[in-house]
Amino acid sequence: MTRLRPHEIEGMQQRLIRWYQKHGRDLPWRDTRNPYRIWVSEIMLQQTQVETVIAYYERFVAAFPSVQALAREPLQKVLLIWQGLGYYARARNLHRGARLVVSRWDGRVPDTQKELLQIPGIGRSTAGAILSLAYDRPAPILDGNVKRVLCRLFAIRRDPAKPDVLKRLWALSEVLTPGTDVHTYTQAVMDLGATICTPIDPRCTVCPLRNNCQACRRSLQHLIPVRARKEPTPHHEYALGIVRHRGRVLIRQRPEEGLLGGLWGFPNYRRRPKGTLADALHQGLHNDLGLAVESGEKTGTVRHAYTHFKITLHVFECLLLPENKTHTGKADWKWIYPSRLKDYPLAASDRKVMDRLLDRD
DNA sequence: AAGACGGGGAC
DNA sequence: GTCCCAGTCTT
Repeated sequence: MTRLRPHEIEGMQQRLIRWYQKHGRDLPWRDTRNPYRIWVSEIMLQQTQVETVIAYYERFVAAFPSVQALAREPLQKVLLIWQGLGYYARARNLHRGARLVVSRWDGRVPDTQKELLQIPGIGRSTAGAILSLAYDRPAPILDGNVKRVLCRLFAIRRDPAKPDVLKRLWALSEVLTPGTDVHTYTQAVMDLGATICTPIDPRCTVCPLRNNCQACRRSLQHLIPVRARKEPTPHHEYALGIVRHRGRVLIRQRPEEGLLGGLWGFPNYRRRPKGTLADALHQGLHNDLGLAVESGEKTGTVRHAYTHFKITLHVFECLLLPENKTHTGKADWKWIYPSRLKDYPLAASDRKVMDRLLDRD
């Protein structure tokens, strides 16, 4: 383990803070110490880059200005704001978390790690961010930016995802976190990772920590952090049905847990090996709703990439045969007018279908 | 310990 | 098109 002397640590903290005061970014969640707003921003930033988050954050806190406001709204309304941001479990957890904060802590976001960790969606790093940014408590964080900064500072040439490496990184983050002005320090180290100590082509010549950085001194910055080789992503094909009845279109809600949980979309079914797209659609709608359709004209395809696989959606305009009864009898299936689709949270792939291929009359 | 979980930006 | 990002929860 690298030895760090107290005066070295203090020097790094001071250089970082001074750098931040001059070069730090002005972001919408940085003009507040409101723990609820910090919480919202940190959850959004967990998976997503700053540029993408900004507009979502603004809309979210405008729609739900407080923990209480968020807690009293239905999940569907939260997902409507969140749609397109991805990792929807974050939105479900945030919503559940708001209700927990109202019921257990009378609407006050806790200021201890022990309590924060009881809130769904808040792990050690997010707890540290809330504690340091909102309450100025000396709690470390370890997000992707900080991992990269620390791996380079200490020339750690092993996969940061490995448990023992992670443990060491947490220890380093803790040692470097100051006892005072944690608020500024935490933002500074995140900003350093985002704007100087970037994944590709880090700007070491203007880095305030260049003299402390073992990777920079040994010209290893382009080799760190090491990344695990990733597997090729499988590709799946789906038949998607635009099923119409008296001017309305059929949509289905996904189960609350799992991929895209709670979101609505057009019915779609995976093509079986050796099966046809039309068969998949036929059988799927029959099994789910007892609906008999003739899959008519294929109107186009939509491609979409997820983390671990890719899909191609083949979109069919379906003819509903007259003998069908159209009462679904199920709460998770609905016939709606296309103009009302904007009231339902959709995944990005379904939004693409709607924008490109749904003929609205 | 390992896998699941989305979408978008850079090139 | 390909490669990249990333924290928490579940199993």
